[in-house]
Amino acid sequence: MARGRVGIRQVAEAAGVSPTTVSHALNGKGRVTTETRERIQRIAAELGYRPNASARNLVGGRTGLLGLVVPPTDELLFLASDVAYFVQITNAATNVAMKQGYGLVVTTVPEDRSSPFGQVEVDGAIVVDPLERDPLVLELRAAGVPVVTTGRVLGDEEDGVWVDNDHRASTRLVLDHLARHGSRCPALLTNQPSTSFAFEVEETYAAWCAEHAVEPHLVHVRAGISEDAAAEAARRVLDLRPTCDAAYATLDRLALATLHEATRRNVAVPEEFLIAGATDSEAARWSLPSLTVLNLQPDALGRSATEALIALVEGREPDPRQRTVPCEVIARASTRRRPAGRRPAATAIRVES
Amino acid sequence: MARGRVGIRQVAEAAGVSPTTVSHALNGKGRVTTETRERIQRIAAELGYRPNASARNLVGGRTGLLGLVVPPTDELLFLASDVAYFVQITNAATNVAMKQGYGLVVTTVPEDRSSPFGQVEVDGAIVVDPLERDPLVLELRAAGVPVVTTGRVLGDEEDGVWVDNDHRASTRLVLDHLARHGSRCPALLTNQPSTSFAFEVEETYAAWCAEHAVEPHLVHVRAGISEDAAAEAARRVLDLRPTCDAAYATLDRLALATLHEATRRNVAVPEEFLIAGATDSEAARWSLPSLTVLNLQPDALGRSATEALIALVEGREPDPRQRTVPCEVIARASTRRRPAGRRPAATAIRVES
DNA sequence: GCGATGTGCCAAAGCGTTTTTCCAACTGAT
DNA sequence: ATCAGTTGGAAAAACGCTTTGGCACATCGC
Repeated sequence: MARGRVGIRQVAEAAGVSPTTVSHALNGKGRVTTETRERIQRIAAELGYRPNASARNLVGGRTGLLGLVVPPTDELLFLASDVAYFVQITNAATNVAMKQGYGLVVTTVPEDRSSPFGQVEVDGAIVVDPLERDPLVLELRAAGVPVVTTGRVLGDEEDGVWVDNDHRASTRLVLDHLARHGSRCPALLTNQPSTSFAFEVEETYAAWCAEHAVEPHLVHVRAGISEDAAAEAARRVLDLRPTCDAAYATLDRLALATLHEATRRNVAVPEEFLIAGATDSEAARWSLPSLTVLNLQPDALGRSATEALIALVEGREPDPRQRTVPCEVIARASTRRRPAGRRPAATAIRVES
Repeated sequence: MARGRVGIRQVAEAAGVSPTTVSHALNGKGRVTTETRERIQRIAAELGYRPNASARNLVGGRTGLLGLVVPPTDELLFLASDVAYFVQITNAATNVAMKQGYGLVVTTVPEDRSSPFGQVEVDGAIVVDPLERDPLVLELRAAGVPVVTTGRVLGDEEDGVWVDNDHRASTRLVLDHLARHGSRCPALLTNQPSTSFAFEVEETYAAWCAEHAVEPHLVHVRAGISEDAAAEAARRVLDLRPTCDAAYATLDRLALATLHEATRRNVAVPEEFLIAGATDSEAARWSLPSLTVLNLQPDALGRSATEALIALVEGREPDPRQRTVPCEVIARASTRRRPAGRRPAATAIRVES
């Protein structure tokens, strides 16, 4: 500790009492007269006393820190800052944690899949979009760290605590929306089904196609949702024309890349091709045509997950242990088919980058 | 500590040595034979020993945590997740911190301007866009917490450590760019000059206008850069037509709002009005027309700031104590004036939201 | 063979809090 | 006046680790 740092000891000395009494006075714990209590508080404030967190944590056995682990995207960037979904979860979590007096440490899974928190020790962790039998989740649990996941851990026997969307229902929402707006055969553009989200979307897509007697067309973006990978996947999706007349992309960046590629190819959206994405973002709102998206409510996910984790950390039972956050389709121009014949002469605009 | 938790003591017992030796063996400190060292390491691993961070920090006097304080935007959201600038700084900082074994706790300044870190104690803090004589910065310094700022603290006597752009030069970059693309009288749309950034931009704008013998037109967005406030400011900017024929908006959200308002009014961008923003974002790339921006390199700012802070925390002298990060104008469609006569018949598109 | 120098390990003293236990001084009832 | 009960406060024991100082023993030079 830096020299001159004022601790509980210095306060005690200045107040002419014992450290015990100072501790009691400041924490409202023991039996101290209000008079002494206030005097001590005043002196502590005057001296600029700030309790040492480490010492407090040592005896308390807690650190006041929560961890949030987001999946890595590409190697360069810690997390694609543009993946608004993660950003919104993170923000919501930070917000809730702050309000409850916790600090939130955001990290990503290191390449070597070692413990993500380095030196720091967290009281609990939120794992975003865990993998199947996620080793990190298992490791944290084994270490006795309470874990909440956003999205479920596939193949997990335990009654884990999670928050998630009902991806089966919401996938149908999107596909039905596309069908209602004239799509006969929508393609699905998604990442490798390593998470419960991707898995359920694919499964539901297949089921929906079977029910509607259309052939499923699935495009997987290659791992590491970089901009290049997205562009490449977008090309493959548009190559499915004219068999497919729409695409549902499970990440707004994929949807935007598809939109971009359509523009490049002079494929009119929404006239000739419908595009829907997930989840909402500023870029989706500002693109032209603006992008229809499934809002996964990352804000609610982040908030609920953090609340559940804090309950867990404080020894309470989260209520409920599993929470499903509703989704909604935000219909925008990219699926809003106009009456035929009124198509704007927009070619000049569409061809410019 | 949970019962059964294996500590240094348990490892020592299992290895038949003293706790001291275990500590030395695991930290590579004292004099221990490689044979014993390895044996202890093996046993520690077998037992699943994980050092208690609080205890370690208590004696070490450090927590391994860095704080990052971003300005509050509106009350609801912890930080406008859409302000890509902050997100990118945060990401870069997280990344650097992680790599160096630190945890980064991101917070915002609480409304009551109390200490932002609640229970948790940080070894150092980065304050993003500090205010004039920022009380938070002063308070942190007074508490002996090393501080690095992104942007300078106006009215600060101390030789503080900061990273910043050269806003005087870069503002000229943008204004010259607008002039080169035909603007006679660009307006400036910015927030209240509470930060060094806003202050210098305004100052430079005034100087530039004087040099070019044009009347300056300044629009301030009201505090709390919400979407409503941005829209309202955008209306005021466009009301300046036809006197003004361009706008430089110092936040991409403001630029986008202006673009949106122009679209609503059927003002063609860039034909009738040029718009440039700062800083770059996915939304700026995807808008139509795509938005010319000044890239402030928030990534570099976040990275440099964190590196400097870590140096400070570890008792080294940051080199340099003040770092200026270069900017560049990314020219896109919103300022790219096409040859007259080839204006696309884009009205049908511009009127749709 | 004797001091000098290394070597491998350990005991003990903190680090700054909280918590438990205990004590002395009152208070009020008998 | 005595006893039980209460009250305000303090002493001391953790919490789990690092660090300092020192103790044996081995090695070496002369």
